[in-house]
Amino acid sequence: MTTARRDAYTPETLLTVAVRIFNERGYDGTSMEHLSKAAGISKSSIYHHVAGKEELLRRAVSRALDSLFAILEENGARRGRAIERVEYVTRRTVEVLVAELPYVTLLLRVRGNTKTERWALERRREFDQRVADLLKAAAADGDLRADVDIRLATRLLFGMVNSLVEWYRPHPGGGYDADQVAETVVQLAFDGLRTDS
Amino acid sequence: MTTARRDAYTPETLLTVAVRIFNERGYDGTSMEHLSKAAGISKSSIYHHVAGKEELLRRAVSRALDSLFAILEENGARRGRAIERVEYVTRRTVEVLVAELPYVTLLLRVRGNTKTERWALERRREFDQRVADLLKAAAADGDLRADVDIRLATRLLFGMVNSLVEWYRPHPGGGYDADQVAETVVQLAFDGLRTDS
DNA sequence: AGAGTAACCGAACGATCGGTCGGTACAAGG
DNA sequence: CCTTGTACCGACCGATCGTTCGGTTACTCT
Repeated sequence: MTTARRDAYTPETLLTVAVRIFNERGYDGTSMEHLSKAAGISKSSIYHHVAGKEELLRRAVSRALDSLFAILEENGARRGRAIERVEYVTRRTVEVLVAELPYVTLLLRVRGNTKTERWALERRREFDQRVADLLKAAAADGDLRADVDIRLATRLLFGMVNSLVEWYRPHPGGGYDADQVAETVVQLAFDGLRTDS
Repeated sequence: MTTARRDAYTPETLLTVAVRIFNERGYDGTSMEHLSKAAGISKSSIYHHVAGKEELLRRAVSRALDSLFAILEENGARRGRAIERVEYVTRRTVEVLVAELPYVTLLLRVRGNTKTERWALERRREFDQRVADLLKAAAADGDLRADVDIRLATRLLFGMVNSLVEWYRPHPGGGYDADQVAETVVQLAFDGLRTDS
C-alpha cells in the first residue's frame, strides 16, 4: 500500500485541464496530444489516470448534469406557487451555470456522435422536460400571460439562460457576478425590457 | 466548350449536403468520407467541385453572415426611433435564422480552430456590436427600463434569439412558423412573461 | 537495503484523417 | 467519326488519430 507520487495528477485535476481544452477547441477538435501538452505530461501518461478521451467527457458532463438535477430537489423548487418555483429554478440554474461554467458549457455543446454524448443529450432533455412541466403549471395557475405559446416561451427562456455559456466569464475586474445575471434574467423574462411595462 | 454532365453536382448542391452533415456531427467530427457517403459520390470527386473541407465551411458561414448583415441595411433598421429599430432587427434576425437555419447554425458553432473559423468569429462580433449600439441608443432615449444593465440585456436578448438554432425545426405539421416565433421573442423580451405586466 | 508500486515516458500500433494522382466513362462540338 | 473536357472513380499519400506496451524513475513501507 505505497502511495508514491511525484507530481500527483488525479483524474480530477486532469479533468480540469481537459475540460478547458475541450471548450477551447471543441471535443472532436481536441487530440490527446493537445491534452498532454496542456497538462504537461506525456500522452501515454494520461491513460494511467483515466481510461481514455471519452471517460473525460463522461466525467465532465456527469458533473454538470448532477448539479442541474440537484436544483430540482431543493426546497424552493418543490414548494410554493408554480410561478415562484419557476423563478427559483431559473435563478438557481443561472447560478449553477456560472459556478460550473466549463462543465455545463461542454454539456451544452455535445452533438451525439458517441454513446456517452447520446446519454448526455437524453438526460438534458429530461431536465428540460421537468422545467417545462413547471412552466405549464404556472400557466394553468393563470400566472403567465395567455397570448404566448407556453412551450415556445419555455424554449426561449432556456435558450436565454443557456446562452450564458457562450459569453459569461467570471469577473476578473468589471464583469457581472452570478446574482446580478440571475436577477437580470428573471427581470427580462418575467417583466420584459420595456419601460412602461 | 463542352458541358458534359452526368449527375451534375455543383458546389451549391454539395454545400447543402455538407452543411446538413456538419450540423449533425459537428464540423470537426465530420470526415470527407462522411460527406462522400451522404452525397453519394466518392471522396475524391468532392475535390472536383470544391477545394476542400474548409472551403465548404467558408461558403456556409459566408452565406449566413451576408444574410445577417443585410438586415442592418434594410429601411426598418435605419429609420425611426431606436427602440423600434431594435424591435425590427430582432424580428428580422429571427426570420433570417429560420430561413437560413442550417447555415446560421453552423456559424454559431464555430470554435476558432482554423483561419476561416476565426474570420467568422470576427464578423459575428462585428454584427453583435452593431446591434448592441442600437440597444444603447434605445436606452439613451429612455425607452428601456433603467434598472437592468444594457450590455447584459443585449447579451441575453441575443442568446435567446440565437438559441433558436438549437431547437427550432421547420414545421412539418404542428411546429411554429417564423412570424409566430419572432412575435413571441419580441413580446417576451420587451414585455415579459408575467400576466399583470 | 530491498521490495513494491504509483507516476511517468518513448516508441509504436492499426485506423482514419484531409487531400492527391492517374485514369476512365461519357456527352457535346466539330 | 474523333477530339475535347467534365464528372467521376479507386488507390494511395504522409500525417495524425486514440490507444497500447514495455519499460524507467522516484517514492513509501518494512
